[in-house]
Amino acid sequence: MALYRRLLAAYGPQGWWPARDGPFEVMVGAVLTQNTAWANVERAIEALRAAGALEPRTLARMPPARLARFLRPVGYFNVKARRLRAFCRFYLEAGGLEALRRLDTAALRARLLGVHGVGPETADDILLYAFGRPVFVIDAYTRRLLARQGLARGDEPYEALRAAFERALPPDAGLYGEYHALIVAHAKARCRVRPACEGCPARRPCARARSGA
DNA sequence: ACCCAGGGTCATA
DNA sequence: TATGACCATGGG
Repeated sequence: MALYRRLLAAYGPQGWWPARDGPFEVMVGAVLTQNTAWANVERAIEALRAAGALEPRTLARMPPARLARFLRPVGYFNVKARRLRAFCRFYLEAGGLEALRRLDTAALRARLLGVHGVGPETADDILLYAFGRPVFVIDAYTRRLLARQGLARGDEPYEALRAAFERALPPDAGLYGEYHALIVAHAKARCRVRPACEGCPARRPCARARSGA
């Protein structure tokens, strides 16, 4: 909680997840942002929106080659076209948003993990930001931050780290959502060293950190 | 010319 | 269970 307060003080509320059209758009973004800069995801989502295709029935029916054209800016477009199609088919077959909302968090998580292309992080993005469930998202930035802060090694299994956060924090989806967003904001921030670079956000410690300044 | 990005799947040992 | 190859565009 001390770490959370420091990040909040440094970067301010992040207001994640950025989406204009509700939960389904969050889910689409969660699949498309896999190992991909968010700015590129926005382009693809805007292209889909402009074409009136940001909707499960349309996406599920769209030929993969055509969907891949929309997804070009996100990279891995052939892979992600298949994943997005698989997700939309699951979404429709499951009965849509209202039906999914009725599932408890554990059951919903299991269903999401069963979809091709949805791994633990993507599933938890969806649970947290689309369904408002108190599930803590672990990503590469979280691992790096924990390692730099000396709070963990960073290479622990996904579930172990998720459990650790959820044990240490009250089950508050608003808190988890801000926390994860703040960790990402910190990772993207420039390293402004004051007085030392203990928690240097850069992927590789910056020059000041290496020289021990 | 690198390196990285709000990961996951699949084959191999 | 634990690596490694693979996917591919756009910005620094």
